[in-house]
Amino acid sequence: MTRGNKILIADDEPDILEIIEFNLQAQGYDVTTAKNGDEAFEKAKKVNPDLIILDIMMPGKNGIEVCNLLRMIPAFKQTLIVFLTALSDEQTEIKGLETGADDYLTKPISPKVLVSKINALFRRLNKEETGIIKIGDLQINREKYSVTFKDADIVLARKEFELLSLLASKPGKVFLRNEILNQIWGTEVIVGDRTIDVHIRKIRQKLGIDCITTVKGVGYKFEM
Amino acid sequence: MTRGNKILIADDEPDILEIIEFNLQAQGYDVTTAKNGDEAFEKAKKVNPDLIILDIMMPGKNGIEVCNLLRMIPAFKQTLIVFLTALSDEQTEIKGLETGADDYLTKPISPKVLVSKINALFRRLNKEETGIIKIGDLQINREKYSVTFKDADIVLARKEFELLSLLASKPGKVFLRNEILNQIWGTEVIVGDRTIDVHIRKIRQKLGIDCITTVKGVGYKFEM
DNA sequence: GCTTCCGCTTAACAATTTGATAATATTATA
DNA sequence: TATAATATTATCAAATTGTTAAGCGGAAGC
Repeated sequence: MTRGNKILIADDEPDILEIIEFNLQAQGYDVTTAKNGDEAFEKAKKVNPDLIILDIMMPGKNGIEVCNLLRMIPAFKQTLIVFLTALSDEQTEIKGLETGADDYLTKPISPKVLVSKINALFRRLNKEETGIIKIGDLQINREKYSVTFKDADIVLARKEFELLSLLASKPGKVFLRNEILNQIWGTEVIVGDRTIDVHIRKIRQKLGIDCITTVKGVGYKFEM
Repeated sequence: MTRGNKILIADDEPDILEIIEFNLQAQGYDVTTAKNGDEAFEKAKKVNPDLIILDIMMPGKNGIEVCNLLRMIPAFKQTLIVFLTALSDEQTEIKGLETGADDYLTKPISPKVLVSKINALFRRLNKEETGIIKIGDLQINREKYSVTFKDADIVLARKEFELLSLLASKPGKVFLRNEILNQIWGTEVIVGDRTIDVHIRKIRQKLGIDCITTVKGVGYKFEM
């Protein structure tokens, strides 16, 4: 399985760090490690991981402190944070969860269970672990930049592909025009309103099926 | 904080059932209990809970079986399911998570920790699910900009959708005309009084049921 | 260096939908 | 019943999107 999900692990015990790193890498995750709280905080800001595993007892800042600091930064409001600790201390556990962690793992924990829990967390977060979107007869491969419909290849230009890819990433969800502009063109570039329409039209034309619905005054959504 | 969320607990030990029920009710949750797997399955279908806590070792169907059965039903695809068990057996844990449970709690667990974890789960859920309003057979999905009534899609224009969405956000509450104007048109735009009526009419017409009540001289309220 | 092709954007116009209002009918309640 | 409030209906202007063709600029090929 190929996942592009980035995970940051922070623990002061090198052995544990290594074991976890190995197991998660084996699952296809992109793993970064940190040996203490401060390093964890810095690396988190740098690599912007999707999931952060924090040991609670660490030199420097402890896990809860790091979590608190991260949660103050808007970019980390949505990031999954999991605590890892040898303490079975009840109060600490509660404190951790109230702080805004998404889960809590107690050492000793077997690698298998850990990996299993991590997978489950990601499954909840985004069902898009694979980079391959499959909806009915439509298949979108983000890595290969390819789209197939009923075994026929469909050639889309870059912008078209990104647009379809975005819409199909959350079938049913209405993407506001602003959302689309920000996601695909970024906040700096400014393009006219008709630009989106024209790309939408081309996608509809090339796909041959009507799977993009217009929600007037709001945006577009993908639906089979 | 967390009011109105329905939780179903299934465990064959009456003591545990009672303790958990008491603690979750104290948090404001709406709790239903079941003494075995079969009862859990039936009650789940009946009350349609937001979270289901399943003991794994139960007479009748065990927790994993119940989970599998529920996941086959569309209505339970999104429901949070948590396993609860005395087993610290690693294989079972993994099996549970792969089955599609959202978390896994090991007995003995203190009520405080349990409540804490449940709260965290709901926090996570609410982060992802942006505003789905369910009232009886009516379902309003703000993300999808869709309205369904008894499995039938209802297409509403933007203003209509926002108006219905507003009224349905607090069933029973009477919204003053001024309140409605401020919420939907903003304080800057000024529209005539009949405008609201016309939109209300269109909603009533499209829904086919009379769920918007006029409170003469005051405003409108949503009621099933 | 020149030409051709291709993707992206835009302008211009057509088509469509929406929302607001006026005019009229109906209802609730003092 | 009188009267104010709301319901209904039709209509029109405005907002929004669809469509087409054309222009621009970079990349590939000659």
